[in-house]
This record gives sequence, structure tokens and C-alpha cells, in this order.
Amino acid sequence: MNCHPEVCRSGIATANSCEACWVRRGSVCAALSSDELAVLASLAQKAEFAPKKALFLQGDRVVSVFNITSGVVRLYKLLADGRRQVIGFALPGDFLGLARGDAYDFSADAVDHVSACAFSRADYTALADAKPNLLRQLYDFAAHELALAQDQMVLLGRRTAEEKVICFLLRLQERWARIEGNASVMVPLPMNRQDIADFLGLTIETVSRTFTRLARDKTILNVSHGVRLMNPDRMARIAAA
Amino acid sequence: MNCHPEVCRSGIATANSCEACWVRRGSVCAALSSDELAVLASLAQKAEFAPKKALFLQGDRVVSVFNITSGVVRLYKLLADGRRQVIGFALPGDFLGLARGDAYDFSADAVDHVSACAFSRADYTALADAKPNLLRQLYDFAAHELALAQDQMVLLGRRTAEEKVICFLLRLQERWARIEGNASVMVPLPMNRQDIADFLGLTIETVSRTFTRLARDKTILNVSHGVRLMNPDRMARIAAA
DNA sequence: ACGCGGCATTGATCTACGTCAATGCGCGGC
DNA sequence: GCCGCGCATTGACGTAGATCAATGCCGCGT
Repeated sequence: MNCHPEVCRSGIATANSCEACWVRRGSVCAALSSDELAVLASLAQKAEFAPKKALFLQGDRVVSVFNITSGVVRLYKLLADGRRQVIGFALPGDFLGLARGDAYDFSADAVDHVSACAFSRADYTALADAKPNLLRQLYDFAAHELALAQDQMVLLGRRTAEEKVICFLLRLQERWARIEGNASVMVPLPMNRQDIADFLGLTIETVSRTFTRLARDKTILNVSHGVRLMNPDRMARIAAA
Repeated sequence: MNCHPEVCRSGIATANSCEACWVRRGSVCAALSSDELAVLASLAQKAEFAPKKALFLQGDRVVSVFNITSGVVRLYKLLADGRRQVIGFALPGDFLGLARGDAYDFSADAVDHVSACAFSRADYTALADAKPNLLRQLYDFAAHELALAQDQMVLLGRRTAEEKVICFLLRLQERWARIEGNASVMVPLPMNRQDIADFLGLTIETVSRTFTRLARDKTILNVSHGVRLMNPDRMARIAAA
């Protein structure tokens, strides 16, 4: 479960070749022409982050933007008293750096080992201004993220703990499927229970209890760094409710 | 409190003139050149909606996009069993129609009397494709909305009922201030308690109790369709926590 | 093979908020 | 000017999920 071949292999086949980048389809750099990709490649810096290392912190000046090529990134905000809300997990193909203004308004750190393409923000915005293609992709990505955020609001505001966990698993399954090209009942969960709790607006104990209850009634099977969906239909029914 | 002159007067001074539109500054049509505005004006249709009338419903095909020129619009999603999450309130100057795909994924209806500029979606996307200016504005607006949505996630997932209500009031105050050009301790609340509850992930009773508790300890004063902030400092301190 | 440290699980109890049920009240219609 | 309706408030009580406190377990380094 640790090593999904599609996910673990480097996103970039040869140094600074965007054409060969396997996350390009489904990423913000999809639908760029060959010569545009060449420009992009010349600006790209390969970056690697060990587990728990920060890509950036809330309040940092935005110097770089990132395309994730492998691994999972945790995006979160902290309240002054330490309460944390995870606002999302960035997966391969996701773009980081939509921040308005010149400071990040959330923090991002690597859940597992993360590889990313880094661009200077100045270069990237210049490119976006020059290439309406790319701007259009960024716009679509932002609108997509917004739709996800709105779904998450419904989840946080109006769903029970069990529904939250089930929706979380189904949505993650779908995102992995989009990345790997085929849906699987094995859902990798590289993040820990605390991350999931902070994403769903629950405590770690409630998340844990919900997982064991779902496992007890054979809806899921807990495996080492993930979960196997044993009854996706039932889950879909609960998520639809 | 019902009639903020800035808010109640029509957004458009003369029919189909975007140049004279008072919400333009701060809206998505800001920063368009004079001739671009002329094109925009030729495409605009003035639309009016009585209280509770739908601008569109979740699942409707996207035929129009809107710029709100006066009034307040409630944006919400429903679960199959009737639970409702209000995902936002659109105020004068706000743009509606970022929906991905060709169906709306949320519903929008008028809280009070609403005036809007309607554009055919096809015209609007064509214009955006032709004018990178406008696309850039749309992108910025989407990124701004995303930032708001992320703040709302923190609120929904990690804040107490009292904090939720206080943050709600302060954020609304700031948005009105941006629209009217000056901050006021009088915060109009055209939406009802149920709307506020569904926005904050609470019940109407909890919202009501929280308002009366805040009024009892002189933090706010309840007035007919709004609230007067009597102790903004204390509120800011709680919101910051 | 052992022990240690981080994470996850489990149980007992507490509480913020939800639910249910009246009651109040302002506003618009007649 | 009164009535009725939709919204808001208030109170009594219930509960999902939080909190507090062990205990279990797995992987990793020595």
C-alpha cells in the first residue's frame, strides 16, 4: 500500500522535461502547446520534501508556486490557541500557490515524501499573463478547488461523524482513481488519524471509533496505511443521503 | 436599517451603462477599459428578483451568469434528506456563475429584493476568452472566493457557537464596509436566523440563544434587521483566538 | 531480540449543542 | 385597531461527540 507504482515513481521522467511529465494530464499544465511546455520546463525547479517538512508556512511571502508530482501534502490553518483545521490534501497533479496577496494564508507540509515542480511566482504570473491558455487552466483549477471547498463546507456543517468519514474515503478514492486512471477499492491513507480528524472537524478518538465501527460491520477493512472498501454501495448510499 | 441608501439604490444609473455602475469598483468588471465596458454593456440584461425568488437552482443548466448590483443572495446546497448548508451570501458587486461543468452545483435565491446584471454564459465566456483582462479578474475573484471558503472551513470545523456568530458578524461588517466605503458598527442582517444557522452549521435555537447572550452582556445590540456592535474590540479578540 | 517512541484504540464520563415544545412579538392585511 | 402568520425567543431535556485517561501495538534503531 505504501508503494503505488503510479504514485511513487518520479513525476518527471527526465530532468526539466514537462512533455514527459506523467501528472501533466489532469494538471494545470495540461493543454499547453509543445513550445509553451518548453518555456515552462526552463522555469521549473525540481523540489523534494521529506515527511513533515514544510513547503511553506502561513504568513510566508509567496516566492514559489508548486505542482505536486508525487506524494501527499497537508494544507492547514491554525488558530492562535492551537486548534487546527486541515483545509485539504494536495495530491499529485495538484497546484499550490493560488494565494491572494503576497503572503500564504495557510501552511503546507509533506505528509510522506513529496516531489514537486517549483516555479518562481513572478515567472509564473508573467507566464500566465502572456499565455491566456495557462491563465484559463488556472481559472478552471481555482473554480474546481472552490467547488471542492463548498462540498467540504456541507460536510463540516451538516454531516454526522460517520457520514464525514465515509464521504472522506469515497472522495479520496475518486481522486486516486483520477490520478491512477482506474478506481480501486484499496484506498491509500498516507495521512494519520489526527490529520483526518482535523480535516473532518472531529477528534482523533471519534475518527478512530468510526473506523473500527465501520470495520466491525464489514463496511471497510483496515489495512496498514489505508483502507479497503468492502461495501462501496452502502457507503455511497450513506454519502448520498 | 432596511434602507442603506448605498445598497438600495439601483446599481445601474442608466439602462445598460456599465461605466456608471456603482458596484463596478470592487467587482469583476473593474479594470476593464472603456471600450470593453461598452461591449459588456451591450451584453448585459438587467434582472430583478423579489425576496425568496430563485436566481437558479442546483442542477439547472448554466444559461446565465450574474453580477449582483443590489440586495443579498443566499447560496446553498441541500442534502437528499433536507439538511441545508448555506455556502455563502452574495452581496452587491459579487459575481455568480463560477460553476464548473454546465450545471449549477448549488442554488441561489434572493434574500431581499435583488437587482443583478445577467449575461448569457456563452457570451461571457467568449468575452473572457477574448479579453485576458476579464479572465484575470475572474481568476482573482475565484481565488478570493476560495480564500473565503477556506476561512469558513476553519469556522465550521473548529470554532464554538459563540465564535461562529462573532466571526460571522465581523466578516459581514467588513464586507459591508468594503461596499459602502466606510466601516460602521451597524451591521445589516437581511437574512433570517435560519439562514445564519445553516451558514454556521448550527441550529436556529443556538443562534438565537447566542445573540441574546451577546446582547445581555452588552457585546451587541439587537435592532430590527441587523445588529449594532457595542464592543468590537472584545469581538475581535474572541475572533482572533 | 529488546525496548522505546509515536500512533491508534478503547473505555468512562462530561458537555455543548441539538431536539422538542411552548410562548412571544412585530408586521401586514383587512 | 385587531388578527393571524411567520419568525424569534425561551425553557426542559436528550445525545453525539469531546474530553480524560489508560492500554495496545507496530516499526525502528541498537
